[in-house]
Amino acid sequence: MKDYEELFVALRRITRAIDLHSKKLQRETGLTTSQLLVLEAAVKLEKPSPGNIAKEVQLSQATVTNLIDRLERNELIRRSKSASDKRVVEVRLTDKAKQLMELAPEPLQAGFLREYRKLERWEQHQLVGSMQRIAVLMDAEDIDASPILTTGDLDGV
Amino acid sequence: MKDYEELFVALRRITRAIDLHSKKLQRETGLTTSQLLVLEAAVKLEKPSPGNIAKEVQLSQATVTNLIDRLERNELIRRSKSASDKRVVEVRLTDKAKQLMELAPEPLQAGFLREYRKLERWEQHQLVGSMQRIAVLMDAEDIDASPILTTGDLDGV
DNA sequence: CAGAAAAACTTAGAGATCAAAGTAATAACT
DNA sequence: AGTTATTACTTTGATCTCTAAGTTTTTCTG
Repeated sequence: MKDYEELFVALRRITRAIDLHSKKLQRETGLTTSQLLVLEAAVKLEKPSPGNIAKEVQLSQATVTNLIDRLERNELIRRSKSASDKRVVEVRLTDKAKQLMELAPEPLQAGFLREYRKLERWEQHQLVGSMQRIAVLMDAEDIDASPILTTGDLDGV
Repeated sequence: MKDYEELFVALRRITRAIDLHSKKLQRETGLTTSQLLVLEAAVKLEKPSPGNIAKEVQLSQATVTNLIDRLERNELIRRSKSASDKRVVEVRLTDKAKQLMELAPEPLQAGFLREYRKLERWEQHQLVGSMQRIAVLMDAEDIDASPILTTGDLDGV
């Protein structure tokens, strides 16, 4: 049993729970968690361009483009080129999107939120603190990392 | 600012870090984290069938089939039908896979592990405890959940 | 034993995600 | 002004993941 195994397993469970919730959200509202976050970011940001949204929601620009494509197909967002800088794309919510936002589906499980809110403040803080600590550790550079196999050894991928 | 926002953000960061590490692992060894887990499960389990592996690694059977497809294409795994029950598929690692496993790439970031191991025992326990607590809360039923919009309202998806 | 139900897998279809390569427009420098 | 570099975004191609709908084989039941 590796020393970090429990942690790893818990992380996988959480990741999966978030993913399953996203799919459920989609069945119920037509929006995935990521799409919802993009809409929220577009509302919140002064200049809601794909690039700024990507920074806000911490996803790659390519991913945000993809999400915006989908939202546009669904008529929740409209794209237009910025007048001042034609490289920049401006993103606007449609009325349909605004209506949808008012129903405010939560990006986390209702059951989870209910329980979480029952906790004492200090407990909530501890959970948040732990999560943030792990996030920081994970974001840290992989200084030691070095290739184990040259890709030629496997491949055909 | 929603009360759970910090938690949610930290979760997304962690999820993303894990995903990025998986992609890096793949560049360096040819295996993603999930593929590595499937191989480890196949070694560990008495009867390594897709179904048993799915239970072990906590993924849907369809996902495991997909992962096995890829591992098979890469000649890391071989499939065969069980003699006793022809519905069941048996999965065996090839020599190539065994070699690869000996190099034992870690499913978590080297940098993370290094730092994690520097922590005091009680700190590690606290982190694990927090994560497990969250995992449990998230797995809990979404009793209150009810459809917000009928899917007909959006769609074209 | 024949037909129905269940079990184990696979296939089909969809969305999320990324890196790397490509396109277009602006900025910078000579 | 003209060439080069940079920036903003999109495209391409690959994985992972799921649910729902098949297949095939086994088990159960009348």
